[in-house]
Amino acid sequence: MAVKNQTSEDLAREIGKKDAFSNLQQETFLNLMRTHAVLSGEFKQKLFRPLGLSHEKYNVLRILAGEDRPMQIYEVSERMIAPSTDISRLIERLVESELISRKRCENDGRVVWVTLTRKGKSILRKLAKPVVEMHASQFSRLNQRELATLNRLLFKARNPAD
Amino acid sequence: MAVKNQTSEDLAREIGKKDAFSNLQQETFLNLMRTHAVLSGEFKQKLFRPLGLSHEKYNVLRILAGEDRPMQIYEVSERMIAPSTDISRLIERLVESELISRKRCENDGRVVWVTLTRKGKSILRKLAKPVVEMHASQFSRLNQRELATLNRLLFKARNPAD
DNA sequence: CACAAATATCTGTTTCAACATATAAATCCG
DNA sequence: CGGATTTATATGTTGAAACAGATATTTGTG
Repeated sequence: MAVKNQTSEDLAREIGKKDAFSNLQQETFLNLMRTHAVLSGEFKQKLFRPLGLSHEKYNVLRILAGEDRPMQIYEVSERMIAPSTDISRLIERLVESELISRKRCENDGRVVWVTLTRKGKSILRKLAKPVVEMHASQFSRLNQRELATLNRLLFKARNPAD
Repeated sequence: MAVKNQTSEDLAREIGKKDAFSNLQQETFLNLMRTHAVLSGEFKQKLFRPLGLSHEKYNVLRILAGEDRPMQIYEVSERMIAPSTDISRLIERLVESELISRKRCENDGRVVWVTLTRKGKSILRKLAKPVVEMHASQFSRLNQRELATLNRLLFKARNPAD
């Protein structure tokens, strides 16, 4: 900060501002971490765990349901909230619990197609309403306008380059 | 929703609104999860892992530094972003890497006091500036007003009862 | 066509998290 | 003061995450 002719008072004010700003940044960061923990924790405890699902497992099922077609493993991984470093074994566990099925591609031996099974679809149907209700409950204090703002600011925070 | 004398047009509009609202809630939720993953992931990769720290370990160190006094294990746990279910072993790992020290209380045999070691303080000092810079970089597109709004809305989302 | 590079998935290993449950000390209450 | 209760921490076990690196297949290049 190369500012000429700055009085020590200006400087002090400037430093104070910078501290306040950087404290606000830190506070917002911690707040984001905490809010994430609370909201995702509630989903995990109340909806997912009783069905033997993790957040990541649900995420995979939701992606497959959204596309409604067989997908390659890497496609699923790319769309996850946080791309899994352990996608193969995550898929393996879902196959074991019979929520998805796996089939090696005939034309390309590297590729594996995964598809929701009947059981997978069924568990998603069972979850659909509770999930919507949980969102409604968690965001009950935010009106449409506030939600839109929160959404926009979160997006902005996550895409500094834009 | 027991509304009398509602035309089918009203109803359709009402349902449409509800869907839009609940989609916005879902979108915001996913956005929150994703933003959390991106921001915390960057801290983990760039700052914590090179020093052999996890987010949770750093969290414990930060809490101890903030209080600047020996704390009981359960006190530390209570203040964590997400109270650890595995606090004993988390503490154990920090003791092993010599970042904190542990001392059983003489008056109350149940209690264990933990304190930052010189090494723990030193690692926090090393991290102080990079942490502030990381916040600044991550939130570079949000001005003070936007940060304050984000902060407020996150808090509101997390405290539905209030 | 052979061989390097790229792509897609899998595996080995270590560390960490989750959950239930256990231990151990202090406190409460009659 | 003695037994139930609460408080604070620890442990056993299982499952999942992290990271590195391996394998297998296809594609591109001369």
